[in-house]
Amino acid sequence: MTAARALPLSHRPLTNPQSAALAPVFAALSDPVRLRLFDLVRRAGSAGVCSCDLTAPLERSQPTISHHLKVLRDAGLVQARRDGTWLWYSVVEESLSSVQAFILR
Amino acid sequence: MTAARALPLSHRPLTNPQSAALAPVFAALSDPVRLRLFDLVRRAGSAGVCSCDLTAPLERSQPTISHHLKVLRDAGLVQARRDGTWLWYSVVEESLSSVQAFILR
DNA sequence: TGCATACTTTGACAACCGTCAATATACAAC
DNA sequence: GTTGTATATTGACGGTTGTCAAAGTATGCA
Repeated sequence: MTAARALPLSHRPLTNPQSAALAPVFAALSDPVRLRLFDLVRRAGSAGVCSCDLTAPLERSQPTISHHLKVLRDAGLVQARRDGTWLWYSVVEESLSSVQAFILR
Repeated sequence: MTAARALPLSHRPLTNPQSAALAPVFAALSDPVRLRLFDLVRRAGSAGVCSCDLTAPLERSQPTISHHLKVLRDAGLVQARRDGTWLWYSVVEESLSSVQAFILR
């Protein structure tokens, strides 16, 4: 007996362009520090979280956190809004929809 | 206005062990060839697909496909069953549940 | 035993990654 | 402008990754 699925398999195999677009999103989430980073940003909701509050809990240097935030930004998972010297990070809503679509594909 | 969510955020931040366990699954799916590979295996259903039928569509050498299949196996995403000289690959059902849980977290 | 087929392992290579110290940039207050 | 704080960029380091050719292992068959 096959396992139950919420949706039927899509008709066509994943194309080369589709996989090329999807892989960077998975890659952005393939590091433990970035996973926790993304989780912390998401928990902050629409208000966002100051980048300065992300360094201590992740036990990495400030440049390392900055680097990881850039990876998440480049993948379209988070966005930054400047407020004076501070940068407030928040998740890009629906940014995980491509991952969700792949799971349910 | 915040975006609608199917579920509320979980109470506690992602822990270090949790992220360490989840990251390899994302890493296994972070390569375009492996994404298409996983997709092809999944489409084969419970019957599985012979590894020999996966080399041509992905335009990679046979050792490279073997390598990628091992990465997917090590991540617990697919499994192999031997039948004579052939190996039949099929997806491990529920293997994406940790990814799904993270998305809905 | 020998041969053929299916797959894995090894070794090599360039490219990429996570990390930090040092340095640079941006902004605010004075 | 100067000084201070917040964040980004650069450069370097060891470690990992995707790839293939070559060689090795496993199974089936004559």
